[in-house]
Amino acid sequence: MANGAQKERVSGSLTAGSLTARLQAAVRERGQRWTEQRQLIVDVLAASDGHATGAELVERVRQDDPSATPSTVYRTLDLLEELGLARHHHGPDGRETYHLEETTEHGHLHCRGCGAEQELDAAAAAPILKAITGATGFSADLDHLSLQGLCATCRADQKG
Amino acid sequence: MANGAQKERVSGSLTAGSLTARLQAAVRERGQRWTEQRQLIVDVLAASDGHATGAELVERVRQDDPSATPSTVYRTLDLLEELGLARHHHGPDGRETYHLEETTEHGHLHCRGCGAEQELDAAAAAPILKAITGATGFSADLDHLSLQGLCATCRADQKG
DNA sequence: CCCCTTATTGCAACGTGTTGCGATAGAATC
DNA sequence: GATTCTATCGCAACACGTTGCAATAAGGGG
Repeated sequence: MANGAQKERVSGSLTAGSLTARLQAAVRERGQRWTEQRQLIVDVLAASDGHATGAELVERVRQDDPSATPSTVYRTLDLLEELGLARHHHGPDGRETYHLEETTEHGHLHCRGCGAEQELDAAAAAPILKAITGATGFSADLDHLSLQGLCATCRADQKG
Repeated sequence: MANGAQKERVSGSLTAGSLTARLQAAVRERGQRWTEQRQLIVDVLAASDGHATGAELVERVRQDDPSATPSTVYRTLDLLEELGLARHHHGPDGRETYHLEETTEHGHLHCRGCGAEQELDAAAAAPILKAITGATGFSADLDHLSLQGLCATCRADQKG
C-alpha cells in the first residue's frame, strides 16, 4: 500500500456550526486530537474562501495566535487534506495554494501570455477528463489539474 | 508586456559539437556572455538526458566545479529556458524538474495510488489538448502538463 | 479529579529556490 | 595586450516548506 492514511470524507453540507463538531468527531475516531490551533486553522481557511497560499495562511493564523508556527500550520493542512476537507495544488511557480473542499471542485488555467488565472469548473472540464481517460486510462483529479498555456485572447494577439 | 525577455529558439538538430557554438552565438547576440560555467551547466544538462531536479543539477555541476553556486546554476537554467533549450515543470510535490528541449515534448502523469510516473507523448496528448482548447479556448503547453490522478491499474484495484 | 499514554506542539535545522549587492571577469575597442 | 563597460559570479540573506526531537497537553481510564 502506497497510501499511508485512509481518507474518510468529512464534508457534505458544511454549515458553519456543524463543521467543527464533525471534524472533531472525525479526528477523534482516528485516535487523533482536536486542539485550539486546529480549530483556528480551520476557521482561517474557511474565512479565506478563495485560494490562499501556504504562506498566507500561516501569516493569517499567526495574526490570531502568534505562538503558532509554520510547521503546525502545514501539518494541520496536511491533516485537513487527509480528511478531505482541504485541497492544495501547485501554481506555475510551484508554490502551494489551498482551498476548502466545499468550494466546487475545479481546475486552474494559467496564461503565460497575460498572466491571467482562470478557473475550470466541472462541467467545462468533463470533456477534458474524458479525453485524458480515453488517451491514457488515467483518471485525473480535477482539483489537481493546473494547466499552463495561452488563453484565447493571447493566441489571437500573437497571430495579429 | 508581461513577458520580460524575447524567446529566440536555439535548438534544431542538436548535434553535440554545434550546440555550444550555436548557444554561444545566440547568447552573444543578446549582448550576453558565454562563460565556462554556462558551458559546464549545458554539458551537465545534456548528460542527464532524462529529467533532473534543480537540486540534482546543482549537485552534478558542483562535482565538476565546486566553486559553482546554486544561484549561478538556477540563473543559467533560467537563461537556457529563455533560449528555448531547456524546460522545467513542477512535480506533484512542487519541486522543479528540468530537461533539454531536444527531448520530445511530453507531459507527465503521476498516479497517487501507486506513485508511478508515466510520460505522455505528443500523439497521446493530442486529443487531450484538443479537448482543452474546445472546452476553454485555451492552448495548453504540453510540456507543462502535469496531471495527478489514478492510473488504470489502481482504478481497477479500488473497484475490486 | 488525578494519572498515563501518546498525539501535538515549538524549536531548530535543513532542503530547495530566489534575490540584492559588491567583486570579478567577458569581450569589444583602441 | 591594455582599457573600458557591464554581464556574471559568489556570497549572504531571505522565502517557503519539511523533518527530528524533547516538552507539552489532550483526553481516556482509574
